[in-house]
Amino acid sequence: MDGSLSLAVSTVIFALRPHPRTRLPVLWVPLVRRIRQPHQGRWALPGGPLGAEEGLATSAARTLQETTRLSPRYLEQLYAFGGTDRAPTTAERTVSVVYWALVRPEEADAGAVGVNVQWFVADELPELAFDHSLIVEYALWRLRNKVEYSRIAAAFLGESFTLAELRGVHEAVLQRSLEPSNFRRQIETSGRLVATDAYRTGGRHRPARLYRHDRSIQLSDNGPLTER
Amino acid sequence: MDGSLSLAVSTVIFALRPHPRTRLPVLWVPLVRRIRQPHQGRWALPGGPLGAEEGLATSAARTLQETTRLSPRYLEQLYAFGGTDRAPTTAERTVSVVYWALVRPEEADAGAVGVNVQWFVADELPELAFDHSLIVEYALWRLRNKVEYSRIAAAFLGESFTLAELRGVHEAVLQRSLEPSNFRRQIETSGRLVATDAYRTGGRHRPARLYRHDRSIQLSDNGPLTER
DNA sequence: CCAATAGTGTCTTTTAGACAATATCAA
DNA sequence: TTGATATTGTCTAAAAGACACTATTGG
Repeated sequence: MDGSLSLAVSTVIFALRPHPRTRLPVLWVPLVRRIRQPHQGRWALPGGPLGAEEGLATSAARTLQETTRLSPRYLEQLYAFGGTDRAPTTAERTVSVVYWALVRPEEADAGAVGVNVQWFVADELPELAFDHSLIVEYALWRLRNKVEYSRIAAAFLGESFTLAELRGVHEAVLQRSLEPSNFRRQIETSGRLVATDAYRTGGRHRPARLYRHDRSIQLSDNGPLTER
Repeated sequence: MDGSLSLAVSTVIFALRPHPRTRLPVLWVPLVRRIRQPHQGRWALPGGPLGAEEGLATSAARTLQETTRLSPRYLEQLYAFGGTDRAPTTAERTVSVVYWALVRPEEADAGAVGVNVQWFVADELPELAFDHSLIVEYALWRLRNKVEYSRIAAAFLGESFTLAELRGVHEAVLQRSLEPSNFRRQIETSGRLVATDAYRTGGRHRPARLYRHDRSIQLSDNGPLTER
């Protein structure tokens, strides 16, 4: 130990995609293969050292962009990890400020990313480098809590969407089915959605009304904090 | 700007004490007067650089001990602040990992602390150094949110307490009165309290049963995180 | 017409809030 | 006995969950 300390910013990036077997939508995360010691060959969260003139959230967004070619639809600080035992074999002490993000992976699909980047089903990860397994677990816990009382599910959808589509996001994140009529009532009484006069047609059934989110309401209430 | 980066750990320390005018219990925080530039003379959160061999929470607990001679009854990470504009006049860039803590100030009272430390009513602070006013505001928001759905209020009380005492803590934190019978029912159905067979006597009224918290339940559910 | 999903309405259970009524102590 | 707070109970309103029923489309 030489007492030197470095500060890194990493990001847990979530997207919804069909599960390879079940075809049902599930959460995925992109990971980066480590090409040097320690933990060479293992998968790790995308990230890197904080730029000298860069804010923490800016650094997370940059990493996200470099890793996935996407912009985050939602970005929030998760936690700062700074235990002295995070990388016991290395001389350098690293504190990591970790963010979590939601993206919409439509355009840029798995192929567009580099050879050392790969998307994984979030609930079926291999053992990751450092304490990154714990970090992803914690990010999943936060996401699943937060989707129940905030509007972050919107980050996975486009400008307008049907209630069934929104419900599908909730079901995929929470891993359980939700009663359509009760879900509708809950969303309606929350007052966070605005009905448009457009409909989604094409299915062999009654067309569904399209809704959009009330733009005057933040995706998430973080109190006095409004980073970026 | 020379690009160097330092990492500091600060702590927002909350205690309950009577308001100087109303005598009603309110939240107080200890602040430290800055004895050098920038912001010389202003009040700031206690804290300092992260020790080389020290975990983040350990550093926060040490600062708390040095500032108040107390041990935290509850300690949780608040947020990592790392904007590039936090101290524009200085050459050094500082990222602060901030914790918040609850203490019981019975023994060590205001007098015991150093000359450059002073306790303030949390809702009546002067303008603080750096972005510390925003930080305290955010910590207050977190505390007031969390007291409603967790057991952290227990950190302000002793081993056993009456429901009126517990309600008093909630009322002081939330700044509103709570209906005694409904508060009782809510606490009872939560199953987090255990009735003892002891009573608090001495008042000119019916003695109140003493309760204690179920030790098998954490003060706060932080999911997969169990720092320390 | 039928299959499928959208959307409405109803009933029950749970939870929160207001508040009346009774219990028990110290003075 | 009285004043004070503890404790129990009751009523109502709001929210959550289960589920029946009607509406509208494409085929």
